[in-house]
Amino acid sequence: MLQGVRHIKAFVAVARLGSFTRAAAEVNVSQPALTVQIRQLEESLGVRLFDRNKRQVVLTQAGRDLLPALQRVLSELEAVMDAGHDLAGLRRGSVSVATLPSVAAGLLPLAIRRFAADHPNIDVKVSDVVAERIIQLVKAEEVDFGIGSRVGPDRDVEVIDFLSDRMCAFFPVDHPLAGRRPLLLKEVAAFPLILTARGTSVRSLLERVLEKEGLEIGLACEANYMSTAVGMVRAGLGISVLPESAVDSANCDGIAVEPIRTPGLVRRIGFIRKANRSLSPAAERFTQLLTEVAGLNPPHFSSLPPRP
Amino acid sequence: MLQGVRHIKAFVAVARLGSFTRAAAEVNVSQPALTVQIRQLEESLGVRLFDRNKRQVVLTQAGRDLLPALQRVLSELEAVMDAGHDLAGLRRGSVSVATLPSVAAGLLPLAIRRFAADHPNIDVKVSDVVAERIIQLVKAEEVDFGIGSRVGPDRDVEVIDFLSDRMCAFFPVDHPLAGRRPLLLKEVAAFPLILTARGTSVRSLLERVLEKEGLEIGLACEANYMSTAVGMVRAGLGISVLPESAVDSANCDGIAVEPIRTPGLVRRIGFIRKANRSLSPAAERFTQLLTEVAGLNPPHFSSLPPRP
DNA sequence: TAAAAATACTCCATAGGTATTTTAT
DNA sequence: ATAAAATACCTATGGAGTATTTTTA
Repeated sequence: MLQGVRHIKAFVAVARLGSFTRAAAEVNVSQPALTVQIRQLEESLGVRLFDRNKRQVVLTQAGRDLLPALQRVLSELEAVMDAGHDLAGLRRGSVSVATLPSVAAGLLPLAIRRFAADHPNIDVKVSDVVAERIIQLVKAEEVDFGIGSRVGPDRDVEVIDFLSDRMCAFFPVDHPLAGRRPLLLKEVAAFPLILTARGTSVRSLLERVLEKEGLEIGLACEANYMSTAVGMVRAGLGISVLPESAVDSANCDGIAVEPIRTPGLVRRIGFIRKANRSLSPAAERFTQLLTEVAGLNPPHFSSLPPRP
Repeated sequence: MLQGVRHIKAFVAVARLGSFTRAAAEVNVSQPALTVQIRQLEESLGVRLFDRNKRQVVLTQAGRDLLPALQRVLSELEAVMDAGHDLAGLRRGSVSVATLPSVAAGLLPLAIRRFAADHPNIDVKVSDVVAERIIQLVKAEEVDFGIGSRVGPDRDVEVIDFLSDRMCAFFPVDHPLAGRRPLLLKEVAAFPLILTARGTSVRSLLERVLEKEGLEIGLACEANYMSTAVGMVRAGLGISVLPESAVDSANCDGIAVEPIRTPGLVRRIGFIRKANRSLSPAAERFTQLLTEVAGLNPPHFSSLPPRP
């Protein structure tokens, strides 16, 4: 079968210009080369495409029959090439991210605004979901990548940390803890705590450190969402230990937020991507922007140097 | 831009089979060659199409985006190739002929029947028109070729004689001419004649010979169609001089038809094609069949050896 | 360790260019 | 005589193959 797109281009050019010489100039080959290309195309199709009578080149019936289809093939191919270049040049495509609600409320909008300004034709889809769901979505390739914290060692998934989210005590401004700095976990653990549900990354992190420190806590309440926990604090039900980024997604009026200095109380947040999968050019660019934004303007995060 | 259809085939094969090695076997190249083809395609598109992690090859997002379009390009190109081969192999196409009514009624149906049996998917369009109109249609390329007699020297048209149509006297069986053989023009011209209109090829031919022979005639009637003239003969209005093929298209009951032996009284009928234009494969084949039929089974024509 | 893709390198096919011939106007 | 396509011939590019290396499961 035919092996060259240039043959089709040559054909279309000759058909349009009615001349081998001019068509040759158009497709940037010599006239003899173009003569050969047309002959080869005719041979591979099995039909003569042009009647050449010096001084005029005219399509045969077969040529007229086949021209439109070949033109379409050519323009569709060009459309595909354009699509490829557009994807590469970030003029087309989409980015989908699954992210923790706190990031979705805090850092992400900044990155999206910048990204949208540079790449108006690429839209960004955000799924704000809990850490576990992020991993699921990444594994199922329903998102390009996730932003969250490592759940456990997982061979299907690759994590690149780029943010740290300090765990803080959230308490009413008139609480006895007010003004105590530096604040340590054992001081906070002395009060009944409002915590997120077991299985959330925040709760796991906290329990790990409590165990390491040999501390016991009293549980005042459990909530599924951080904003709920904050609401409980605001209502005076107790105090809570939550990541600093919670201030982005919850109403913290009348609440003091104080980092807990006990080592290990930092939630590491990173890009989560399916192992051995490349990101689309658009997603790649978006992650760059995210790290930039995290470095320049961390609302309630600290940026981490990228791991080597 | 991309120069090879094989690149697209390679891409589609790898996408389908999920393996360079197997795809290479499918498209009959070595694995390294296929690796190169994919790399070149990726370079010309500007995007990575596959993530290769030993033991599995997976489409990237861009690859998934572009695959359907490239598959379509490929299948359309294959459709064009098939169309070309079908045209060449006489499994597709059409033939349009403009022909004299006498040929349309006599020889042509035989050729069409044979042709249709061999090539059921090619239809034959017949325009039965007068000689002058045949030339018009051929010049305007509204038909593939014509069957008729040369009208005059014409640079745009090429004629290949393949039949001769003898001029005959048409007279009632009880007419004084009955039984006179060999019949000469001067004998016929002694009677008032029913002729076709001035400008028809038959009339021109006859007048040329009359002049050469120095004969005068008496005109009994003029008719536009040969069948009309025959009808007039049958009604006893006179006798007529018409080509032998007229018996195919007119009711000749009670009419004797006798060739006139005077030299020159032969209408040469040929293929009329636009100069410097090739015939479509189907039309080519049809003309072959016509000459064959003319040779084997000339109803009222004589076949001529093809001119060199 | 095995299996698959990537690399390195060589060679041949072929595409394209230059020069020339042919052909039709 | 001219202009355009076809032909002849040559060169160089690059495509494909073999052998090998790399990589990861």
